[in-house]
Amino acid sequence: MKSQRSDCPVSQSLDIWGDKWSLLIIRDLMTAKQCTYGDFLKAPEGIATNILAARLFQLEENGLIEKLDHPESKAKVLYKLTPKGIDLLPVMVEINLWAEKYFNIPADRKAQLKEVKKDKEGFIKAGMKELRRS
Amino acid sequence: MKSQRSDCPVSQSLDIWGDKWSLLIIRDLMTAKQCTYGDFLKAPEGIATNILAARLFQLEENGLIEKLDHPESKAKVLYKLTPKGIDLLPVMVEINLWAEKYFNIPADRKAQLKEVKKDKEGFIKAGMKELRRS
DNA sequence: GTTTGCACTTGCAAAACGCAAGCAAACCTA
DNA sequence: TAGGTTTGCTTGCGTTTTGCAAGTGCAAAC
Repeated sequence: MKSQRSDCPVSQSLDIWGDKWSLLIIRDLMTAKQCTYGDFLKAPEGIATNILAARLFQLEENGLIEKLDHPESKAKVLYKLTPKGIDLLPVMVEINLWAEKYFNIPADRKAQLKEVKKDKEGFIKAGMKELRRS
Repeated sequence: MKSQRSDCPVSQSLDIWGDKWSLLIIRDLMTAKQCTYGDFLKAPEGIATNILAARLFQLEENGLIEKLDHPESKAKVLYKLTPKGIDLLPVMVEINLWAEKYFNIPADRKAQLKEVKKDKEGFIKAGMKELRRS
């Protein structure tokens, strides 16, 4: 176990996913429900394959994601969020809302967030339910 | 300006504060309203002084914090959150709530979060108002 | 006017990152 | 069933970032 810097909740959280890539992996899993290794590599940010492997391992180690057999092929792997990872949805939503206020973001994302703002609680509840179902 | 990796809101956010230290600086400023350079160094996580200087510069550059003259001494500096930084409060609250569910956190923080959960909206609204006032 | 405090800067070793290439197991194709 | 392709990684290696310790310059205190 990586040494934790303090018992502060924020600090402990950052110890796990406080880097430039982990939350992007979580994001991909929240939008796609499940991803293969190759899916993550296809993300527009262009994560390096060794970094991806390291992050996936770390996220699994910390119980945010889990690895499953692909139903169609032994060569493929499926990654998906655990309940602990799914519970990051509210954090992810707030990040999106903050970013929307201060950055230029794609029109489709903007439209989506407009919906979110109409009923944040409802969106999150429905989103988490959907993620748990998959 | 640091190159942005994509136009995804999450990615753009992480480009700015996606590291192990930035949100801890924001946290300190949210709880203390204003901090000197030395205050940040005193935080339990023990940030190195060169890293602190780099992060403060980066956060100021990106408009999350601002530097002010200390009213009592020219040798001191005061850092505080800008509106853009204050707007991260909802993100910070959700991180705390997530962490509370999955980590062991200090009793006083736990008690505080119990209050937050009673009226999250209200807490955030009041907190932001307070931060803007200072 | 010398010491102390404060906000940094500098030097350097260690760790993390990022790119490119390699690799084994599964799979597909003829 | 042989040979190429896809998939999920691992390895090497140069570059960047981090972290520790020491140093610097200015302001205030004594």
